[in-house]
Amino acid sequence: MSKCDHCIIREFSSLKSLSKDDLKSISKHKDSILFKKGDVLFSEGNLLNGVYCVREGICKLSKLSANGKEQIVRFIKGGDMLGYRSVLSEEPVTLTVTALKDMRACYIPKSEIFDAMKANAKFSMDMMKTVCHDLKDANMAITNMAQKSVKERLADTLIFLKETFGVNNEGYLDITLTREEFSSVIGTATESAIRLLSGFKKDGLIALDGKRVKILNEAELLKISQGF
Amino acid sequence: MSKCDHCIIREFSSLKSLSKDDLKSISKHKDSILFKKGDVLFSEGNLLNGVYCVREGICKLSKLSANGKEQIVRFIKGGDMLGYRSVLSEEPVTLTVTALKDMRACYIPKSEIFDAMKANAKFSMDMMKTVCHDLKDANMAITNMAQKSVKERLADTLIFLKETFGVNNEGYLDITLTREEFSSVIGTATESAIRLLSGFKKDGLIALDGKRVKILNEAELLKISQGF
DNA sequence: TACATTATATGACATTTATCATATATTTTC
DNA sequence: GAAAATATATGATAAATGTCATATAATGTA
Repeated sequence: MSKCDHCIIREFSSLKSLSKDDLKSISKHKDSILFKKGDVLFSEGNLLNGVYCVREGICKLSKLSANGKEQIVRFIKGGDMLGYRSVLSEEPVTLTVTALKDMRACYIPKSEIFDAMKANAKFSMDMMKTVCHDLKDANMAITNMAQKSVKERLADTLIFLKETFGVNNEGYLDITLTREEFSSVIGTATESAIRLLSGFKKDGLIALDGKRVKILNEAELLKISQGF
Repeated sequence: MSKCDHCIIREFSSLKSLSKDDLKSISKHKDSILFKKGDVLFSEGNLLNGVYCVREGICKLSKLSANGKEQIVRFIKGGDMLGYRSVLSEEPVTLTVTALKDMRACYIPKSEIFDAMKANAKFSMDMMKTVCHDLKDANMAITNMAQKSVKERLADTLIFLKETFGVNNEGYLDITLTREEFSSVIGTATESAIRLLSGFKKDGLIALDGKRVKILNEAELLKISQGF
């Protein structure tokens, strides 16, 4: 019995296009791997021989800029695939992936991916769509980065984090970031991120408890993110 | 005799993986189309039924931000394909494409692309690599936008324009942009772009003649773009 | 526990960048 | 070719953001 058969994650990723037989073949080759918060799954320059299918957890994808500062480019959560850009284009990885929560992921060797793509046109197209979708998001990110102020980008990011990772039963964001990571997402100095978060708190838009953030007035944050 | 057979552009794009027969089939369906400088090839929201294979000319890909300002996301030149993201992901276009020079392009209906992808795994992989490459560039652009100053980004852009589009026999960049377009590439106010260009001129890094720009000291510009 | 280390917070100030005003140059249009 | 429209240029000033210094809080570690 194929292990992948029952993996709920399959529903969310390109893998959904694979037939039972395809999955059987893949599942022979993989086991779920655990990563602890802070672990680096792979880093810039590495050569990848497969992709990770993330079942649980959250990680950040970041780039080191020339001046040595980390730039967080995007986040990945359960249901997403990791490393496919490098595998598909057969180039070294250009991003560093670090777990922000404990993670469970399955490793799928690249031969399996290529075989599945050759055999299954639908899977191939789904992979293509995934890349295209990421490219669209990246173009949007360039525009936001270029045209929004730091404050607008922070408001934007807070809403994005809520929509993407949700909140716990107390209403706090399910993802926690250090102030430095916040600054790295929005592209600003750490002190600026701290100041702006404090400002949002003073204005009653968010509540802060250590690294935990609760959004109190999403409507107002949305307005801010749109430049009002 | 297939028209595509002899198109030199084929060597530079994903189309190079297509066989003579594939090309024959495609070339039946297309003719080279002319666009004049300033023409809009397609804009945000349009549904595309094919891609353009650019033979000659340069165009800009831009996005309108919430506040109505144009953001130039990238440039396209002879040998590049246009609109493939939209076609491959079967979603509306998210960028507006405007000719910066007179252009000649061939239109390839999407059915042709899909057929070729099904029939030719190599072509399919090449298309995939094209998207992956663009995604890598976009990630780099996000990092630059987030971490470099406006001055650094301008220096960066000037070098990029020289490398990508080359110079004419007088040494001026082969692409001319308005000051507003410069500001739209680097993400700043038009006045700031003007001031910085004037500054570079005063420092002997570039020469300006109307919209024409000549790079005089590329080494120094490179240093500036890297934060020195 | 106590110490060391790192993260957060905030003030003071410098620098960068945007905005507004205005002048001149260039291009377009008739 | 002249008038109108647009693009470029530059000064003055305001606003945003970064940097440095320092204090406190939180976290890790022997």
